[in-house]
Amino acid sequence: MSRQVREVNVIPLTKIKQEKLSEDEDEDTVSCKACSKTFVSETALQNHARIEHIDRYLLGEDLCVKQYVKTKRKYSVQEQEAMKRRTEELISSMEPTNLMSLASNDVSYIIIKSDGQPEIKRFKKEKIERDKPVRDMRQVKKDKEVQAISGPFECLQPSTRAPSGLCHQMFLSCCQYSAHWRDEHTRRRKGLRCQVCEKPLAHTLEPYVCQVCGIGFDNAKDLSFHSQTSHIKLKPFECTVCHKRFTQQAGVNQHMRMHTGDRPFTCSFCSKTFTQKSGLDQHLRIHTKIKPYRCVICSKAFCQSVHLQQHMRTHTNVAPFQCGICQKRFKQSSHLNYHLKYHNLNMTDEQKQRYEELMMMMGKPQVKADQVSYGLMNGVSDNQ
DNA sequence: CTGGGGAGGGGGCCC
DNA sequence: AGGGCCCCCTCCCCA
Repeated sequence: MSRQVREVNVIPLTKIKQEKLSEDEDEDTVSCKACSKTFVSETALQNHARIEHIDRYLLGEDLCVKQYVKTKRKYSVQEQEAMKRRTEELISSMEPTNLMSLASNDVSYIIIKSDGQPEIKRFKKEKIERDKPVRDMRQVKKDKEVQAISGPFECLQPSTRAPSGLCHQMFLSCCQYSAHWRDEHTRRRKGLRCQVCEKPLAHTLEPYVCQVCGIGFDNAKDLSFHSQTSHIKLKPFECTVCHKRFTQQAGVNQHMRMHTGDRPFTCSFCSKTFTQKSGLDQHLRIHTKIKPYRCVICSKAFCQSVHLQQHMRTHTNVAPFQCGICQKRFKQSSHLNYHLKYHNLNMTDEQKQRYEELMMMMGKPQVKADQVSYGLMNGVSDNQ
């Protein structure tokens, strides 16, 4: 069975230009306390502040040099003093960790918001041309395009190593950020997809690589087990009650609680019980309001990873769930299911037959098209 | 139709 | 090998 290739669409250049260049009316900006220049993100602002103001201040350079070019006049001593004062206020207002973790000399990714200057517009135009993605006409969708999200991405995961308690490491690509997140902030060291673009993350260099899916392993035994369980679909462990098969014995043991009704994990807040500890932990976050999954684009936090994944698609427009009948795409499986329910009512006999064929291909129960709906997840290979 | 939230359950991985 | 932790996915529901 060959791995399905994810369709990744690119945003047309015309659309990128329009969005990047017509942001004057956009209110979602942050402005520099020293020079009032506006930026689309806190990170871009911090980088600007560091390079244009803080470094100059610390090196004893003239803080108004950019203003001379802009206004074509020499600034007075009072104005220079005012700029120095604003810079000192800026420095004192920043968290020490922010000062320490700001990006270094690479300013290529600074996102300049807008200040009407021709050179700034030219800079933006050049940046757009530089960042112009390679277009593949086969991948371009007609309706909603997958957004090309550009960095930098700042990791705000809790970290015991950082003095502030937060990681604060910066990454230029979303995949670099996600690989860091996986390796440093989860117990996983392989697999998983990028949190933003959902592409499979690169694996660390391992000698034994699965020829089907590309996952690497440290030894032949692990690769063999992976091949048997993931691609040959061999599940050696069976539930004695319902004969459902599992890849590991631990899976059977866990599954058995479904039959025995054993729910050993009880919520201390509301007495609700769960078959798995992870279910209880997930539930407890409702009471404790702890939201460990934070969006790297807008910092909104969620209590379940899947909620972050759903939310991220509002930024990226990734829509992995495709209707097998009309090819329309959805960002959530349940949206496709909802769509199919009402789609089914108006299906022709030919479409119903096609639908049932698709269900059989997917290994779903053979049901009549107008009775039940199932989601078809095209492009994303979850069930390998 | 879309975004967000709660729950059940499978499986990867570490000890 | 088995237990436990944790991540991911599906499904359902609501606004």
